[in-house]
Amino acid sequence: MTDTYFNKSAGIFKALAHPTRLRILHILEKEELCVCTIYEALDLEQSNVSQHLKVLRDNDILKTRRDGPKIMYRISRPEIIFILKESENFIRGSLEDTLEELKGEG
Amino acid sequence: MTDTYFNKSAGIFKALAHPTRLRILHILEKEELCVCTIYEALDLEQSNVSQHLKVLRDNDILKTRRDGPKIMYRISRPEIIFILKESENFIRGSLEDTLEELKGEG
DNA sequence: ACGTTATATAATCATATTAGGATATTCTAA
DNA sequence: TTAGAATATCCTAATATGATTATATAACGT
Repeated sequence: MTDTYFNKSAGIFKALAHPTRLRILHILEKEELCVCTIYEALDLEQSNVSQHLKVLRDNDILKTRRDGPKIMYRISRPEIIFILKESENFIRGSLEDTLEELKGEG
Repeated sequence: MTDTYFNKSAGIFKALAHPTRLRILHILEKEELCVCTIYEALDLEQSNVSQHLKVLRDNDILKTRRDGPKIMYRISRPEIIFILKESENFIRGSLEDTLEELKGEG
């Protein structure tokens, strides 16, 4: 594993490390959407969403396509979905662990 | 998906979003290690490593066990390994995509 | 109790990130 | 070519993060 690999990898995780960006990815899991739909769906400022989209784009997590006046965003690769799913599993699993431990102590 | 879920999930990714922490996880993939081994292996300050370990612990990514004077660290759950592997696949995949695109343009 | 080793915490400073508002760019349609 | 819609960028203040140095805690042997 090289130094640049760890940097790049850290960049991916940093891009994923924001609730708003995760919410964006969540609604993009189902379908490709334009910016306007995204910020309306999440009830956020357009400029704010645009900045978050840039972070995701810069890290190749999202791809874009122009459709007339709109820019359509989509998740670039299935690995992203897998990562999100595994993090969900992780959270569920470690929650269950914690409950087990509490039971053991009680 | 709740608000707190996205916050927690973002916390996980934030914890993973640093090259040093990824390097720590990389050497912990193979075996449980004490702090001293980790900071020597990575050639880093002990206090610095200790702080990074705390971030990982606070997010339930690492678990600890005392062994005499040493504290042994290990990865808490297999999902973490899966996430790291998928991010590796992602990076490789999007690199290949980029090469394809360059070929298409040439 | 004392010294040693292993680890954690605190304080500080420099840098990065975020939200929100304002402005700029890009495209479409007329 | 201009108006208007969609998106991106710039600016600023508040907050978060990271590395370093110094200090504190915990376990062990004597």
